[in-house]
Amino acid sequence: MLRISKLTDYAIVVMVELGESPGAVLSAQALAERSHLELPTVSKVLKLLARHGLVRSYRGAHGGYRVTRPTAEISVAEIIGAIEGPIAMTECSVEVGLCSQEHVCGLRSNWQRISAAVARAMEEVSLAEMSRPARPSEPGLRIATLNA
Amino acid sequence: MLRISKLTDYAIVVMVELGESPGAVLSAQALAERSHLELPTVSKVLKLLARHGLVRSYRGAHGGYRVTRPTAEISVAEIIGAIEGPIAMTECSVEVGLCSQEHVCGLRSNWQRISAAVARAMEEVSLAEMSRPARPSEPGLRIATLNA
DNA sequence: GCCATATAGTACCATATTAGTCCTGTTTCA
DNA sequence: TGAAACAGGACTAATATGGTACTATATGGC
Repeated sequence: MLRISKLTDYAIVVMVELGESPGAVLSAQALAERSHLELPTVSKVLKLLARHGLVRSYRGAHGGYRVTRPTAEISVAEIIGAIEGPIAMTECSVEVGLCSQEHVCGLRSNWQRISAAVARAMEEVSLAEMSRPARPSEPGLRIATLNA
Repeated sequence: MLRISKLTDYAIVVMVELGESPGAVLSAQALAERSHLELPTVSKVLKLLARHGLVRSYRGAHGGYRVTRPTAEISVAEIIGAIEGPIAMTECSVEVGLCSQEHVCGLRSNWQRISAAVARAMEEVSLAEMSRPARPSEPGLRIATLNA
């Protein structure tokens, strides 16, 4: 568990696909075919990505989408953020007052710190890196913890 | 988003509470009161934790639960794992064959690497650390990424 | 100017997951 | 032997998610 949502998953796939042709304007239809996903789903994802400025949309005939930045400058965190909102492991990591137990719990500061660390990790993974398989030889991601 | 489930959240709270009295055997009822949670919920969580060996249960009158190890030796990852199963950001990070798009996707190796990194981070946060508020001065968690 | 194409926004429904509760059975202690 | 307490599983209700559809708006070509 600790899953990203399916929509987010699709968003990454679509962004990878878009990133393959940085200059071209691709329609939602074309992207759906290339991604092996349904058009309405791809469409929904693209709207969210456009609203957050990760892709630029072109309306009308011959319209479509293209990435606004080189894939090396787009992070996985941004894509997750566009679809799901802020990366936070618990309600209370987002902001104060969201959890009714806040005054008796005391875990908030730790959850905030953990969430921030995970967010930072996702920020350091670019779309360009996602586009090519991780080599087995490559050292894995390392996440420094509370004491680091 | 990227949330842990509420049940997992409760599990951490309950474990923190149990960890405060390492020797004592506390009933689900007592833990529910101390945690400000409902008994059935606390009960459910404790059963899962017991099944995974994180707490030892004692049945019968004066029964209850106690932690099986010092809190410094119990990781947040273990608790998440007990309630939610393996830490994985996507279906495909768990094992091959879970995602129908596997042969056309190519993102699997990267998701596995990212999931592993997040899991490792959670393994490095102990219940003892969760029990006391993170000091603001404390450097945050850092998660090294694909290139690190 | 008009029509075809394509995205924007929103609202909706169906389904899956999660949370929460309850019941029945078993164990232990007094 | 009875009360206290956990084990396991089944069930219900609430929520979240995924997926779809509809209307409006913009663009480009004939």
